Amino acid sequence: MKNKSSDIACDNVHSAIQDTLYVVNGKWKLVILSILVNNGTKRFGELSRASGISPRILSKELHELEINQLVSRKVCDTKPITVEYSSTEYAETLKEVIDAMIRWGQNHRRKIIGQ
Amino acid sequence: MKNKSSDIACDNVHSAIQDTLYVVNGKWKLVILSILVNNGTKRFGELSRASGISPRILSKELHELEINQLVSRKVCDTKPITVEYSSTEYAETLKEVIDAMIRWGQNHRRKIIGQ
DNA sequence: GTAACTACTTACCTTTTAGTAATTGGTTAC
DNA sequence: GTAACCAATTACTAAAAGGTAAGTAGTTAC
Repeated sequence: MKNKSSDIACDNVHSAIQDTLYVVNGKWKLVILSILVNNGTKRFGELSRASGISPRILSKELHELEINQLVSRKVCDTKPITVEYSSTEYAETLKEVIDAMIRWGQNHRRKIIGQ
Repeated sequence: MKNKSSDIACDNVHSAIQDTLYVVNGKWKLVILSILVNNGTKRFGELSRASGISPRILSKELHELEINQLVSRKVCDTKPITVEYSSTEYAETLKEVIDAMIRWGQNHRRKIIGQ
């Protein structure tokens, strides 16, 4: 029988990764967050155009991010009405993950092209 | 008209994240990699039991990781035959991403439970 | 009153993902 | 020869993800 404490540690790591994936799942959540974290507040339409995400998907993803307190929604009293989305303070804690993924993706592309 | 250089920068960031997601997509690839990176070489069956991934999925995921040079496969001349999977040197470059996700997941769990 | 702008929402469809269960193939022990 | 072990693979299915296109709703400008 194997070391039990390392099994527990392994399980914690396993769960931790799955927990993170559960919150930032899908093709778009990290892209949306990187835009909001790096470029600040965006309106719904701006975000749709900037990311290339269709309204249906964008709406769904923003809602899920809002539920997880990573994005906040503010209705502005403009004519016509506009809605501003911003990354929350809690989203800042994801910056480490986002930046690591950006760096890896950039490096990977260089590697692939170089081959 | 908006600043063109920042549009390009934004697009690079966008693509970089999607490139990374393309390589480590799905529920399991980062879990598999974290096991191999942290615990070293594992056999197919060990990996299946350690991760709780069924043979069909594990086989598919390992194959995709192998194609992307993140995992190496070694057939051992044992009786019965066994197959060892290891993370490659290139997989080490993903450690930053994996570790950031582990830390975030652990922190997030603490936050959720605390609420 | 009709066109335009914003921010969605709905209906519909296709593709992808992930899972179970059973099977294959090679080898060894009894 | 038959049971057992390992590493897959195949067939099948259910669920989720993601996309298009069109519609809704509130307001304003002409």
